[in-house]
Amino acid sequence: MLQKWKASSDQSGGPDRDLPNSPDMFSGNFPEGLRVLLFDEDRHYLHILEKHLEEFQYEVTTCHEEERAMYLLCNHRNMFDIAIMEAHNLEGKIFRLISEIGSEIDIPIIITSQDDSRESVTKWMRNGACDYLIKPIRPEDLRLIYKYLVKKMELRGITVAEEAEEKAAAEKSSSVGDSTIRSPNRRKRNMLQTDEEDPDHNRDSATKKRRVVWDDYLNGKFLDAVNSLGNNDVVPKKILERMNVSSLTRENVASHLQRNTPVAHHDRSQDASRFRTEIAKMSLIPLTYAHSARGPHPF
DNA sequence: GCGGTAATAT
DNA sequence: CATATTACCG
Repeated sequence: MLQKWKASSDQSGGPDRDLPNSPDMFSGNFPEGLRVLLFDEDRHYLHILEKHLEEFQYEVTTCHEEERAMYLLCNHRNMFDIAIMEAHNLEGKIFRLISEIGSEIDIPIIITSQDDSRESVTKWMRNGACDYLIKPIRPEDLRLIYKYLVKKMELRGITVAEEAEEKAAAEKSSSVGDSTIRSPNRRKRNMLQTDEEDPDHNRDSATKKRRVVWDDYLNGKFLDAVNSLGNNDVVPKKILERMNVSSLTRENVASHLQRNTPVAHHDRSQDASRFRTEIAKMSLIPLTYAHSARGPHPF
């Protein structure tokens, strides 16, 4: 029954938007870049919520189809850090999904609903939801969703920036309205001495790049892009454009392309590029990429 | 700057 | 191992 979503090759109408890349670790400046799966059947509302989440520097993947949401949730792999799901249909599939295999989904799931009945709230909270937000949702509530991940983070040995907590506490009461984006980097000045800021070594570890995980989904998009391009346009830049996945860099694509492109030694004097792409198209790793489901690297 | 390749790093 | 980065070259 769940199998239905688990292995589906996902041809059912694409996502509303692109999936974020698939990092395997939180970044140094924690709340930023949090990968949020956002589901709501109301496209308009979906967009509103998305905007807010993005203002908080979260990486949002929207979805307005239940089936798709289920699929993404099941194939969470390392796609998302947290999910915000609309509980439109009180006794719908999502509830069954979460209550049945909720334990297999290792990311916090926040339920949103207009139903403010105690029964509904209770039911969800008892069956796996980590929180329940009643619509209309306050931006501030979206802003603080990262709180469900601090423990997990610290288990990974990452220190949560104090600022995050400070900010959360400081702005508790008022106006978050729409633009409450604070600069992620701030420091306490104690070293007065000729104000040396060390502009050089300011490696705050805040700018860590996340490793892209080429899972079925991304690889699928990659393949689609490659196959949809003319044989002479199978180059990183165009593939990237066609994939249309923000947060993917040209280098990411180039690396992936290279990795999956056998080298044609000799005889590449003339139309080398065409030859290469021809090979690429035939030997790129197909969607069956889901072998070793191992954890992140120790790096 | 971009693309391809190989080597090397993480 | 998978992915990123760098050096070199056209």
